[in-house]
Amino acid sequence: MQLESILQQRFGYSSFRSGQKEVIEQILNGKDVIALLPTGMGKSLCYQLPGYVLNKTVLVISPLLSLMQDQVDQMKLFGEKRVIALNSFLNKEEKNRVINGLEQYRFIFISPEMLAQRQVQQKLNRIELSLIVVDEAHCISQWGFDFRPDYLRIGEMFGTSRSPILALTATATNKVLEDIELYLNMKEPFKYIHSVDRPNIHLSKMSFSNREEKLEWLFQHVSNTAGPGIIYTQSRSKTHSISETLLQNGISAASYHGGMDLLDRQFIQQQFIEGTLDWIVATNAFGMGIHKQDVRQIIHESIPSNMANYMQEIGRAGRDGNDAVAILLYSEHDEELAKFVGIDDLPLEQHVDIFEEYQRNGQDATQMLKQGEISETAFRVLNYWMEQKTPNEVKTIFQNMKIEKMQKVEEVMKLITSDTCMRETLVHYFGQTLNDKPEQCCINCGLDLAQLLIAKEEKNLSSFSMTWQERITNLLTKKS
DNA sequence: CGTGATGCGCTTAAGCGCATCACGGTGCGTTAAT
Repeated sequence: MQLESILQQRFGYSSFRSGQKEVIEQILNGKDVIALLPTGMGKSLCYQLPGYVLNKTVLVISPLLSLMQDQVDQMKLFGEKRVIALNSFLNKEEKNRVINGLEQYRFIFISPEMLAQRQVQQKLNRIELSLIVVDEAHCISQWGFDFRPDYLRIGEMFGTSRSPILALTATATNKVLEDIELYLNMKEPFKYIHSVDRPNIHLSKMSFSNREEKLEWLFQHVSNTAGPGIIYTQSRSKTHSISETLLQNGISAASYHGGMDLLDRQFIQQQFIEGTLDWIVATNAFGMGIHKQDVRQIIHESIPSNMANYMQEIGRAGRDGNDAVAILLYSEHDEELAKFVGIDDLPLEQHVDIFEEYQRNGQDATQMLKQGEISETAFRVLNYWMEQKTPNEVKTIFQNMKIEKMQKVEEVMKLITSDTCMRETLVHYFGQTLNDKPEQCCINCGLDLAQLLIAKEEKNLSSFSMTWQERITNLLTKKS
């Protein structure tokens, strides 16, 4: 077959992984495609290969600058020179130069915000695209409505006779799939839906009556069992306090959150990936685009704000296919903070009124921002919805968002309090059915955690002998 | 909405009881003030 020979020649693989060929064939037939593929199943091949077959520019819309940078570096490493990330890392001159010569690139990575700029759109409309890719497409639904509204504008950016769109994601509920289809203006897309279940991730949970007991258990647990692992917590300050306590107890740990310096974040991430750092204590900022194979534990010190986040976060464990555990910790009233944080930054009814007032007087509504009446995020979100709907409709939309966010926390609470199989609950939440349960399924199915976890000393010994072997190998290769 | 830190007033002047207050996630791009 022709596709196989391109796969062999260009990428050096002898066969496709499940889903890849179906997805690529549909793209080559000119169809829109939504592909739900687990991480590590070769999503990027699904657009790289068509890029070479169709021989025109591929546009990849990506949520994070660091993610774009990684992918560009990766492709350059494999010999592709005609690849660029069009984002704010470029200065004004560089940006203009790139935009003016846009057609010379085979792969262009871009953020939704940059894509929304008129200058960029005008240029893009004049060049021929073979394919439009939306990477991490669940962001449309996860971030579009109340955080990064430009995610909802992607569909508008391209005319009616546009190139096919490929939406890629690892976790999407039926509602998220609907949102993707709707906001990307897709026409009867082909859907490739892989199971979201990850049988080698074993699920557990524990409840405590107060925070101290919970933290005490956490510190005991991390002292006695081996990483590498990620501890997810609710606030930036908690990432620091927990990692400091771990450090004081001689455990290799560092904190990570969105308010930290970009270089610090990259440094910590790098150390974790290389294996010189055992534990990361993080907010939900940590994880997207982290390709670490051997994460053994995911511990939620605080309740995740919804099931989708929980699924994505535990999904960072066990990419190598070996056993990993996810432990969800809960102490009374934890859900209150999750609810508060979720709705805290949504625009209020009074903001809608003020915005309308400015508009009616023919004034620039951005004055709200300058006068500190509203946060930057809330203003951008408000601005989007005021373009789309009437003020009363906008008020209803925000009211419904609040209710929805609280309900989503309650759904996680059900996972915490219920006796039914955690894996089944999760898989059902994503609109799928669970065919096989692993032997060590979840705590409600009689999981033996101790058997799955490696004691800390054991791990240290093996890692010591590993580094010793590596040293010898290094010595030998240097001498020869 | 709940938590934890801080502060105040009271009083077998060192520590208790209670009130008050600050704080709380996710990222893009651009720009103003040093």
